[in-house]
Formats: sequence, structure tokens, C-alpha cells
Amino acid sequence: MIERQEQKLKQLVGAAVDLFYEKGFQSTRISDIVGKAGVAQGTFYLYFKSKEEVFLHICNEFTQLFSALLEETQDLFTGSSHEEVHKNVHQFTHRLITMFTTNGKMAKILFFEGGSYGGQFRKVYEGIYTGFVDIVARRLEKNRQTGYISFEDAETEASFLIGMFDRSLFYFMDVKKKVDIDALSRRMADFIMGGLSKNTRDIRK
Amino acid sequence: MIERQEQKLKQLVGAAVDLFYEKGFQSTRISDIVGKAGVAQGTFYLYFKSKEEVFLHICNEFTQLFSALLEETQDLFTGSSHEEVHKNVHQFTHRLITMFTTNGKMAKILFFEGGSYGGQFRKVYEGIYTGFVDIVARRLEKNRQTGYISFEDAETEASFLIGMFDRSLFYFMDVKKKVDIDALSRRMADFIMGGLSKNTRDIRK
Amino acid sequence: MIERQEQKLKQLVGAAVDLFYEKGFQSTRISDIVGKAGVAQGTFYLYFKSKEEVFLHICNEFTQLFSALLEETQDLFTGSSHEEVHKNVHQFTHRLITMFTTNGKMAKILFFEGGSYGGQFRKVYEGIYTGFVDIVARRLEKNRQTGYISFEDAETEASFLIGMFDRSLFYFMDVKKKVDIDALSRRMADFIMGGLSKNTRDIRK
Amino acid sequence: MIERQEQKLKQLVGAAVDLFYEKGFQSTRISDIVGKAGVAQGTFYLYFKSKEEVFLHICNEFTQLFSALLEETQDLFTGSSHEEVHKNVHQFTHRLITMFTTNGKMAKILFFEGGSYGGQFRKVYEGIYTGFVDIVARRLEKNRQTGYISFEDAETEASFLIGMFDRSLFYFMDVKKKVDIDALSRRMADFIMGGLSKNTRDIRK
DNA sequence: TATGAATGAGTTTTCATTCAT
DNA sequence: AATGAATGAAAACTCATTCAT
Repeated sequence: MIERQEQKLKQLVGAAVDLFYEKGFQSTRISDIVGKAGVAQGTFYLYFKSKEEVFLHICNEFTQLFSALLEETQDLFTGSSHEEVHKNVHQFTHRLITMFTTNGKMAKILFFEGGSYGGQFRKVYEGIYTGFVDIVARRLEKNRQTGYISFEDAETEASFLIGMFDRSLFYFMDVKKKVDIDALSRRMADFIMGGLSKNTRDIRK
Repeated sequence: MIERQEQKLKQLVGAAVDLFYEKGFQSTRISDIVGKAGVAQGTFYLYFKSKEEVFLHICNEFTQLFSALLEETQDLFTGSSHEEVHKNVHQFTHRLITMFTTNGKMAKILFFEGGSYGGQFRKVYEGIYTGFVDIVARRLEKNRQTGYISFEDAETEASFLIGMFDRSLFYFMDVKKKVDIDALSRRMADFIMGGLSKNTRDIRK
Repeated sequence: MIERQEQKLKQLVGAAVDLFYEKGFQSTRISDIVGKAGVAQGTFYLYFKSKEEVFLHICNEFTQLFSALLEETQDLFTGSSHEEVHKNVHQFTHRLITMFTTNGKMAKILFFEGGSYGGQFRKVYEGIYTGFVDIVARRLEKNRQTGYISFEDAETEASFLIGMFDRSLFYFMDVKKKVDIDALSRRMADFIMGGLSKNTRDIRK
Repeated sequence: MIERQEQKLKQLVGAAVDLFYEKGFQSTRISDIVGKAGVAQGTFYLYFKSKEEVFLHICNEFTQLFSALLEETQDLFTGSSHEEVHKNVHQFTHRLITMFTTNGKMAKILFFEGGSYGGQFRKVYEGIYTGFVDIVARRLEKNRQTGYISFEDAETEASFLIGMFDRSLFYFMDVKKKVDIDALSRRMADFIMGGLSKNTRDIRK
């Protein structure tokens, strides 16, 4: 019985993910969702209070995956050699890209729909984005003294890193419809290490 | 008479820009626009066929500014010394940030609303974004041989550059509500030059 | 449940018939129909896609009655004596007038609204009218040889018969608001038999 | 100057006739009329108070032509021999058909649009139709005693005559898009004389 | 718990008419 | 007299949400 309910919930969420992804939040009708989920119109309201609630449910699911992954990256930018730092950064980009491509629809729903202005989800999006920037900035700051990375302002630099990750990934996922995870994560790690080596390079030269 | 019309058009476009920025495209009502513009409901339809059309009008305005600016950046990444290349990159980031902040609302409307999934404007957005990536990739390719920049795949690298530019700028404009153009453009140029120096650095080491 | 739906449908159609009859198709608002039917505005759209669709529904209902009746009149104009032919013609006019007066509102909606120029229903009307002319012409042709009726061109003559039937009936229904079915059908039969006896009369004289 | 005005009026009326004929009254926009007439939107209101007024203007024009013609038919159904009556009836149908086909658009606007239910013009239409029936009925009555025509009730018979005239003519004008005036008027006269000879024929037999 | 028919508030759009120029 | 931009009332239609079964 409870399984039945769980299944209905999953059907509804699954249908919503597909539809938000295809048509966007605003253009998706409750009737579309229930239609795709194969349940009656009224049933939707047994599981969610409103369309917004499904959206937030989806955002939460993704945010949890995301947070869990970020938690595991304590040693991003750490290392006792340039190569080790590079390896850690690469590991990070690889994992992140893998997670984003695996949950591509949810990622896009959150990062595009959520960011859309006036969306009721702007706040959610900003919270997640800011949290992401913060955590990366903190990781940077933690390793400022190692001498293997260099930057003026951790927040600014973090926003660069996340921007290049986020948009380039969606560029390949969305526009190019093809992501070579290995190549992209490696190039990303290279670029990041280069970008973070400005002063160290100059100094060592 | 014609001036009057021009003025009405500007009022309408101005109101639309403000409202799309504040509430998003979907949540903005024609009645909001005419209300803010101080004209009658019907007047809107003398100037635009639909809400979509105002949106595209705004996108076009911004796209033109944007294209004009891109045209002027023929020597992005060129130069006969590391410093000269850096200077050119910096000039570019400075100009671009200035333009984006000056036309902040339009920029955000296009880059967020336009990118929103299922939005009717996805195509417009993708066209502009792809065009942007293409032009930067071409500038990169043109200067591959100079030895001052280095990369495996120009398109990938271009998507990095644009991503970091785009998102970090909006992060400061939107979330932080404060952009230090000089500092940001300089740091961006530094990061870019670092990111593009991977191999050169390794080689010279 | 299904009965409930059927009832709602009937209420809506009934209200529409009344209103189209009183105010015409164009002047009838959906809000008038739902108001008269005692249902909510949105309910209308559960049963019909548009105002046009109710109209066509009504036309179909009447057309079916009409076609069924025409099917039964195989022996119109047949007979082995002038009197028998007359009797058959009279039977026909009597039945037809009875059907039209019984379904007076529907008949008028189709024959007036439908025929109205530029109406979206012109085609429907013309189809029905032409079909009516055709069938009467065929019945005439079938009995051309009996010697009890006479005419040059069956189609022309059929258009005479239908015209006199159609307009005179509406003249009494609409303008005079009173129809003496027996008298009218008899006079009509007399007139028709006279009109169709031109040559026979001359010959016999 | 005054000629100029007259010309504008004619342009407007002409455009209105064409458009009412093509698209119907309701579907015709003032903007269509002024567009076709080549004058400004506001100019319309210098000549007519509303769309209704142009329609009535057109109806009046036609009604005048029609009334003038009816006035001239004092000797419809008169004559001192069957042949003479026939000749007069034929003359009448010929003239009437000629007039209707010559002013085909106006005729159809009045007889179809005007008759459309709920049309604001129902009254106008009914007035004209009733007047037509009345005058024919009076002509019939006047000649009841001659012995060349026979009928029970003049009004009924008049409604037959007009119905057959009206609808059959429009059937050929509209549906068949071809009217053979000579043949149609002759057949009509034949049919009418037949229809009106019921009793006389029986008596003389 | 599940259903799906019913609701009605909310939005876009049209177009006859007005009026300043 | 002529113009045509501006007006705003009116109407069709959509869809999230409710509720009786």
C-alpha cells in the first residue's frame, strides 16, 4: 500500500522532470503531468500542494545529490605538489560533470528554469549558486598558502570556476548534445590550474 | 507626430525591460506593461503584435550592441608579447563588462529568460550564445601559433571563457548587486591568460 | 455520472438553440449560453471546443432528422393517377412542415444563420441545400415518364419547389407566428401539382 | 468640393458592399472598409454614424430600386387571355431577375445577411419581405375574378411565388454561379401560371 | 485513497469609436 | 474636411484547484 503511494509519487516526479525539461515550468500543465504519470487530475493534489511544490521537490532532490558531492571534496585544491593539486581538481571536475550529465534533466531544470527571472525559484537558485561559490571559495582560501594556487580574491575566482564549469557543460550538453566527460574534465582541470597559477607562474619564471 | 510615436515605443519598450527584468517574461502581463508605460491596453498592439514581439525587440537591441562590440575585437589574443596579449584581453573584458553593466537589464533578460527551458526564445538565445562561442573560438584559433596562448580545442576553451565571463558577471550584478569593473576585468584577464598558458608555461619551465 | 454529463450537454445545447434563435449566432456570447444553462464558463469547454462547435452540433442534429425524413419519401411524385401523385406530394409537404415546425428553432438556425453570408457555416448550409435540391430533382426525374408531372429541367424545378416550401413556411412561422399545417400543406401540394402540370394541361386541353 | 464628398461616399459604400458580400456584415471591419475605400479610419465617421448605418444605407438603395420596379408592375396577373397573363407574369419575372442579378451583391446582402437571426436588420428584412408579399397578394386579389388565375388565399400564394423566386434565383446565382435569365424567367412564369391554375384547369377539363 | 467533472478567476486580443492635429 | 493614433470595453478561452462520489 505504502509502496503504491511511493510509486505514484515517483511517477509524478518523473513525469514532471521530463515535462519541465521539455517544455519548461511555466508551459507545463498539471494535466500534462498527470497525463504522463497516468493518474487522475485530483491525485496530483494528494502528493503535492501545487505545481511549485513539485518543482521544489525536484530541486531538493538535485540539491541533495549536489551537496553530498561537494561534501566529499574536502581536498579540492590541496596537495603537496602541483601534480597532486591538479589530480584533485581533475577528480573534482570529473565527478561533477558525471553527476550533472547523469542527472541532466534535473540539473538543467534547476540551473536554467530556476535562474529564470521572476521565477518563483530565483531565491532557491541563488541560494544554491551562492552556496556553491562559497564552498569553492572556502576550499580555495584553505589552500592559499600552499603556493600551488594563487589568486587575489577567492570569491571572484570561485565565481570564475563555477561559471566556466556550469556554462561550458551546458553548452556541450544542450547545444552540442554530446559531452566527452574525460576530455572535458581534463581540459577544465588544465584551464583551472592555469588560471589559478598566474602569480606562481610569474614568480617562478 | 512621428516623435510622439517614437516616444510611445520607447515607453513601452522601457516598461517591458523593467518588468521582464523584475518579474520575468512569463509573469509579466500586457496590462503591467501598458500600465507602467502609461498608455491604454490597445495601444500596445499598435506597436507590437504580441508579448513575444517586444521580447524579441529587446533581444535584438541588445544583440546589435553586442555584435558591434564583438566586431571591434579583431585583435583579441593577438600581440607580440605576453604583456600585449594580456593588455588586449583585458581591454576586451573591460569593454564587455562595461557594456553588460550599462545594459544590465537587457543583458539579464536575454541571458536568463532567453535561456530558460521551454521558453519560446531558446533558439534566439542559443543562436547568440553559439555565435559568441564561435567568434571567440575563431579569435583563439587565429592566434594559436603566436606561442602566447595554448589550448587543445578552441571551441571548448571558448566555452570556458564565455562561461566564466557570463556567470561571474551576473553573480556580481545580481547576487552581490555590485560590480567593480576595473578589478573584475583585470582578474578575469589574469585568469584567462593563466588558463590559456597551460602548455606554454609547462614548456618554458 | 454519465447521465449527469448527458444532462449538462443537453442543457448547453438547449440554451444554445434558444439563444442562437433569439439573438443569432454572432450576437450570442458563451457567457449567455452558460448563464442560461446554469453551468460555469469553463464547463462549456468540457463539452465543446468553441462556439462554432455547438453550432455544428445543432446543425448535425437537424440534418439527421431531415435526412431521415427525406429517405422515407421514395415515392414522392409517383402514382398511377393524378390523384395518387397529389396525395403523395401532399403527404410529403405535410410531413416536412410538421418536422420543421416541431424543430422550428433548429430549422431556422440552420436555414437563416447558416445561410448568412460570410458565416463560417455557409459551406454546411450550401451542402444541405444542394443535397435537398438534388434529392428532389432525382425524385422528379424518376417520374418524368408517368405523364402526371411535366418539366423542362428537374434541377430548376426542384429549386422552385424547395424555395416555395422553405420561404413560405418561414414566412408563416416567423412573420405571421402562426402555421396552419393542414391548410398550408394542402395549398402547397395544389400549387406544386399545378406548377408541374404545365405541359400535361396544355396537351390535354 | 461637394463632388469630392460624393465620391468618398460612393467609395465607402462600394467597399462596404463588396466586403459585406464577401465576408458578411459581422466579419467586416471598419478598417477593412476604409482600407478598401482608400480613406482614413476617421473619415468613415464623417459619412456614417456606425457600421449599421452603412448597412442600412445599402439596404435602402436596394429597396428603392426594388420598390420602383414593383410600382411598375401594376398589371402583373392581368390580361384578357391566358396567354396575355402569362406574358405579363413572364415580363415580371424577367425584369425582377434582371434587377437582382444586376445588383447581385446588394440583393444577397439584404436577403441573406438581413434575414440572419438576431441580426439588427431582421426588422428591415421582414418589412421588405412582408411588403413584397403584400403587393403580390394585392395584385393576385385584383385579378381573382378574371378566371385566368385561381387560389384560395392570396397571401399564402404570394408567399409561394416569392419564395420560389427568391430562393431559386439565389440557388443559381450563389451555388451554381450561373444564371440563364431567359430560361429561368420563362420556366418561372410557366411554373407560376401552372401553380395558379389549379382550379381553372380542373373546371375547364 | 483515487477520481475527474466542475469551477471561475485571470489574460490576451480585437475593434468600433473618439479626438487632437 | 481629413487624418490616424489612441482608447478601453468586451469576449473567448485556459487551467490550477476543489470537491462530490
